[in-house]
Order: sequence, then structure tokens, then C-alpha cells
Amino acid sequence: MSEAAAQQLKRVERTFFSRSALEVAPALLGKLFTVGSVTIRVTETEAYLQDDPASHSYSGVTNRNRVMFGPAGILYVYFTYGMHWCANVVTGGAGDGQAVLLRAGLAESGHEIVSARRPGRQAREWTNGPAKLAKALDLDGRRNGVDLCSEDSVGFFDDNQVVVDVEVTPRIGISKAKDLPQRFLYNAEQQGSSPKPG
DNA sequence: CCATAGATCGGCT
DNA sequence: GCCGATCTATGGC
Repeated sequence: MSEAAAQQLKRVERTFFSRSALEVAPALLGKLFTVGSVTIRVTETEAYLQDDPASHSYSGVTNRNRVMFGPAGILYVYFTYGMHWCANVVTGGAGDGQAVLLRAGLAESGHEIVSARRPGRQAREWTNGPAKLAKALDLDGRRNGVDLCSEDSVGFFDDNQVVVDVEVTPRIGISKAKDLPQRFLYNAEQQGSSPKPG
């Protein structure tokens, strides 16, 4: 196949997000997430439904989580541990209170910018955690509620990357509903453009 | 490589 | 007042 065909970019539309977070979370793996001049490929996600003690939406609408109850395809950014921001995409229908946490990725473009935002860290540590990913993409409270389906400079894009060997595991860093297998990840370095033996 | 402690503050009980 | 959808530095193997 030609490079051009493989790299054709299609925006991920709102209909993609308008279904259960349990479906969207694995489907987002391998997609490109662009914020301004930085693009990362999504390699790890987690699903959070309303009927889930570990979800911010579990106890109903509050000022913090209200974006989760809005329409799909909107960015939900929250602040935690007194210093970190984490980014989610709202899924389902309006009123559903669900989202997919973006836990990790790999920088595809904008490496110099990301490097400047993560001073002194190795490239491997740039985006291998939810707060690191948010930092690399400069996502914080100012971006909470931004529509990811309407502006060219922000959103998800599909370059037909084929994702295989998706792992499903319990989620990370939570104390409730620990056992739910709602974390999805794959090894992008092992199946990207630079094949390696093994 | 692995384990652990400390940072630091908004949201909610 | 407590706790968190975490990260980093540090110390040990």
C-alpha cells in the first residue's frame, strides 16, 4: 500500500464518541490526538461509566464533573492530587455521565514543544501517564469543555493505524471497583513503522 | 529495575 | 477534615 493512503487523515467525528465508553476506550487506541502543534498517538485509555464507584460522575452532577454529563466529543479536564491535570473525552449521550481517560500516548509531532514542556525528562517519560500526557499537550482547566469535533487545531484523527494485541486490564490508581477490566492498552513501539525482531 | 515517601489543594462528606 | 482516575526523587537490589 502507498504511504499516502496509509497517512490519509480522517477526523474522528462525534458519532464515534456517542456510544458507551466501554466501546470508545479500546477504539481510541492508535488514533491521533492533536492539540495545537502537538500530536500524540493514543496508546492507553480507561473507561468510566456513571454506574461506577470510581467515576467522578458516580454521585451525580457537580460543578467539577458537569462536562461528563454533556454531549459526547467534549474534553473533560480535571485537577487532582493538588498539582496534576488529567484529560478525558466525554462519551455516550447527553446525561450519561461517562468519559474515557487518556492515560498514555506517543509523541508523533511537536517533539520540540513537548520536550520544552517536560524539561529534563527522557522522551520515554513524556506521555506515559495521564498527567504527563495532559502536561505535554498543555491541557488544563482552561480547556475543560472544549469541543474536540469542531476545530481543526484540536481533536482526534485517524490515519488507519492498525492496532493489534490490545491488552485489557483493571484500572490504575483507584481504590473502588478495582477489579473492573476497563483499561485498554497496546505496545505501539512494537508495531509501528520501525519493526524490530522478537 | 523495584518500592516507598512526599508534594499540594480542590471537591466533597 | 479526608482523600484522590498522579508524579517525582530517592534509596535499595
